[in-house]
Amino acid sequence: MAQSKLDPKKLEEAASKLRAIAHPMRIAIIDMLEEKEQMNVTEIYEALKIEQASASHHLNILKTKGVLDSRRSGKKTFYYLKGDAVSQIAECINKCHN
Amino acid sequence: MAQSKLDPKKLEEAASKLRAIAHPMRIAIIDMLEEKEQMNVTEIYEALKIEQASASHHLNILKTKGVLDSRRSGKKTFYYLKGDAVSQIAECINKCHN
DNA sequence: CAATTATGTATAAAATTCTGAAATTAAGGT
DNA sequence: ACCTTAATTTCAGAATTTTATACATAATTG
Repeated sequence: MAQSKLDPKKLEEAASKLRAIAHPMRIAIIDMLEEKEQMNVTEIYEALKIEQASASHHLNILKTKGVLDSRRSGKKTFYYLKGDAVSQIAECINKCHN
Repeated sequence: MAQSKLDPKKLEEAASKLRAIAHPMRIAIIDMLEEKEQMNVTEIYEALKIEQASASHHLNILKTKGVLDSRRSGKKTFYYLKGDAVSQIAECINKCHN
């Protein structure tokens, strides 16, 4: 028999990734980081008027999914877009969405 | 300000599509249809040993998401893969999954 | 210790899945 | 035409899982 074109594991990962990004707050975070290059957690949660813990959660999700990366500088942690992850996702969406 | 690369609506649709496909039973259905060209509902639920209504439900989801299409012939409804939807999704996954 | 960030937990809200019953559609026999 | 049967769809519900949010607490750095 022919093996499937669809690897369940990869599929699950990709779905999980898109699902994670498809959230208003997380899109807002990504949008800000397209303009400001990098921001620390305080800047982010103040700009979005959300709880600090909430921002930290969202950031962690985006980092786990490979969209963001972080760098610590003293007490602050700066988050920034990782490579061309966003562009790749944009391409992915265009491929998927007929 | 620069507009976002990520259209929330499209993103949601793509996520929803991948999420829909990323289900063991639905992957199994797609895999069967890669080999058998077309199958009716009875063939499918018997092959997968699931309830008939459950199969119908999964088939409807896949059809709604644009992966399958159906054609009625007498009492039976045959389902088949729609165009190159599966190939496109496979590409999409490769783009997304770093 | 103060500032910043991360993590844990609990509760609520939303989405999925499965099942069984009822409704729809089509074909065949009388 | 009528009745029956087969195939499929659709609906309603309950059970499970996932996700979001808020609050509290922990950890790290200076």
